Amino acid sequence: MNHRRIKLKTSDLQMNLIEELRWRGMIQDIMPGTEEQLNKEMTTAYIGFDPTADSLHIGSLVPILLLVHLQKAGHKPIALVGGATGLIGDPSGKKEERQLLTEEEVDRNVDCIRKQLSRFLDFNSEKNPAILVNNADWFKGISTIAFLRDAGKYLTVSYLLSKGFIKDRMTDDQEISFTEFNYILMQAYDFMWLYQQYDCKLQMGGSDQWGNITAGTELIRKKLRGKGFAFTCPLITKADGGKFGKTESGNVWLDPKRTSPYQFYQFWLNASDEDAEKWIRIFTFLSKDAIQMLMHEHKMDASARVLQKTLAQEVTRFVHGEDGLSEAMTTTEKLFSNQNAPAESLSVEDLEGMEGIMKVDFAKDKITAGIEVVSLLTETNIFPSKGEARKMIQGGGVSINRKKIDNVQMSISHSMLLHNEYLLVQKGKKYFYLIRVS
RNA sequence: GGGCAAGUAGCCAAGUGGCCAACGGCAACAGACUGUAAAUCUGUCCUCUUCGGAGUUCGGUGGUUCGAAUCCAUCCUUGCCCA
Repeated sequence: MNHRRIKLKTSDLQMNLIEELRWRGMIQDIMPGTEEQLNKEMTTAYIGFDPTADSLHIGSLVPILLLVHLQKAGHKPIALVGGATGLIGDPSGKKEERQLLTEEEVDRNVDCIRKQLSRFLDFNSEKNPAILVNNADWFKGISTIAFLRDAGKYLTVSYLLSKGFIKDRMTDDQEISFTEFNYILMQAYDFMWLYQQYDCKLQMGGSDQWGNITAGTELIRKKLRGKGFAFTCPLITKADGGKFGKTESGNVWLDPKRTSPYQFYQFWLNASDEDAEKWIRIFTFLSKDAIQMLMHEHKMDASARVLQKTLAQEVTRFVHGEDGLSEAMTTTEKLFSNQNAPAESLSVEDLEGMEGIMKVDFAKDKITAGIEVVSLLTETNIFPSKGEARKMIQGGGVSINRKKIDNVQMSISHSMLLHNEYLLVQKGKKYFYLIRVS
């Protein structure tokens, strides 16, 4: 007991990482000895990111945050981009065999993801600078024979078969190709390689990675007689059981070209109370005290939505920076505060300054000639067909210039244009479009 | 190889010659209520539409019939049982 207490004390100086992550609800599985290792010395740790798309989405935010927490706690983070493993495809958690990506696609994705990742970590720290690696760099140079001898020899088939996700894929109605079956070996090899090159002793990841990660520690143990450590964080869920990170318009991406800072901000702002309480601990760096205060404040007056607002601000700032955040908040302010104010009160600057909402151009003569709402909404691609536009209008789901459209046959005239140039279309409560007529 | 059962919209699941674009549930979207929340209630939910309709669906292909998701043949797929 005494022994332990002394250790805790030293760790307090460097902010015991595991305890920190525990109260934030970011630890699912942890290998025995991991906490002790982190308290003992500056430890190098890595997380892998799959180049399955040319941008990370908010699902990847959690692993990124793990690396940032790690670095803040004085350890050394390695972000690995899977340029090699991306060509194979991780079967974990996947119900079906994946479509292979081409080399060009993977290369492109790797580039994009490297750029994104590099924004979140500190590469210039004197003590513990982050490192960014691509496993294609070492896999390129390995022959099949070397790989089979170095990695394959140490892990038995029955060991691999016992992995949950492989078992799942070997049931009656599914199958797994030899290619995907090998993925786990590659990831294990990554860990071993980093262990040797960078003295990287710890691998982290989402809980779906546990099997892949422990295969790595197993390989390190068997081949190098070394000791690797691991912990994973739970997969993020929504209280209502829906998929995290999805909106009506699809995935929420970190790339501002795919998901504008405004849309990003809105995603977090719309979190339910229950989710916001969980997420604010996971996705922000606010201290325990600060969060408890916010929770208290939220209980006093839930309608102020302090939790959601803080969450949205913190995460948007983290991902899109101060500029992205103020852009998002400005647009939000214009669209949502003062809902009762007539749209006419919005200035040209207000309208033009709404960064992040969908903007469409439309020909002026068509308006001058008079056009039905339904046609306008279809031709601007706000709705895919007249039928849908009509249905939504009939259901009371469309407003133009903040006035609900109640007549399907209504036609748009020149006099409706704000500043002779704009129409502000609202689909549902939360989706805005700015039509610029010229 | 032999026997039995089943394949219906994003998913689950009714329907067993016309009343079927197909009951119901989930998911999704919208409205009301709220707090740009949750819960609840209401509407929409194959596609297009001048809202009158029009077109394409019920594993695939052929057939019977005035008419088929529904009957027949055949093929494919899946599950269960026997070998």
